Amino acid sequence: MNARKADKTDKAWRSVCPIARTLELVGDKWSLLLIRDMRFGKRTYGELLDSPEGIPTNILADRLKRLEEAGLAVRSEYQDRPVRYAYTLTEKGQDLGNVLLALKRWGEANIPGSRALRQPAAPSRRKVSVSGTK
Amino acid sequence: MNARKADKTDKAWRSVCPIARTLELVGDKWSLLLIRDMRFGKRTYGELLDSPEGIPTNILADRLKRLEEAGLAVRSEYQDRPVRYAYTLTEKGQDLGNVLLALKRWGEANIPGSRALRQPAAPSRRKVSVSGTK
DNA sequence: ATAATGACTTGCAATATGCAAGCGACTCTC
DNA sequence: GAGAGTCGCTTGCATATTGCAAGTCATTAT
Repeated sequence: MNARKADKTDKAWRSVCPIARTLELVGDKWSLLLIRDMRFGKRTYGELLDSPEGIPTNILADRLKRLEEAGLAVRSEYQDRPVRYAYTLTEKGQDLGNVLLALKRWGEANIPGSRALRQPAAPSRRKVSVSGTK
Repeated sequence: MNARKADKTDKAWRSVCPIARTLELVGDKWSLLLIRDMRFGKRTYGELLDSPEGIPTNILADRLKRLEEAGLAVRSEYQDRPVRYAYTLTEKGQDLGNVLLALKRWGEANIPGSRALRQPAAPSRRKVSVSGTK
């Protein structure tokens, strides 16, 4: 059963610290990786599923829901005939790019073997994204 | 009787992406908060236990162990008579300040109600500061 | 009609987290 | 020198979150 208590009245944050609050939103095992992928141009459920880290399908569905609820991403039908959906970052979501950048820099500097290939691309519309770093 | 069971020395990272690798290290629910606290000058087990988020004792012990193993923090006896330990960040750990800063800024800008409270009571006057909030 | 695809759900494991106690080494009273 | 207190943990379970495999549903393609 779905035990989510995402009720509006549920305001029991761990604290008022902006770091803690931000982590409550995206501080799980997958959210930031999804945001990374979206910044790289991945847009559909299938594309997002495809990353090398191998996110489970149920988690992907759940995270997308949460990101949407948090206003970090939006889901839209981008095609009608076979109905297909695209997830894209809102400005708020895009702004997490700074967090990603900091994480990436730290990793490159401190984790031997980790290797970034490219910088996250700006929201380019039609282009199949480069696989930056995955 | 299971084939393909990896042992503890298994180094199968999720991917080679520096973001993913960094998150494997500190991307859990507590690590970054501990690093935040250490940057604020908290040093002992008891002090770290005291943050408003309320980390459980077993998790704290475990995270400190992990941070040490990862080379982000060190444990040292800072007193002998009643033997007492202090945890402090290594340079590597300190460098995560940029990640914290990015998280903090995002939170302040995007999460109404989150609020940094004061400047770090840092043991040294350093340049990058993660201003306080807890 | 059958197969395929995209976007998910559902049902359980397997892990990770959370809570309350307890434990050992001291030390500090009395 | 017998408690009582403090610090730094550990241990034993609950509960929650994740992970894996499979199944569903609406369409579409063959």
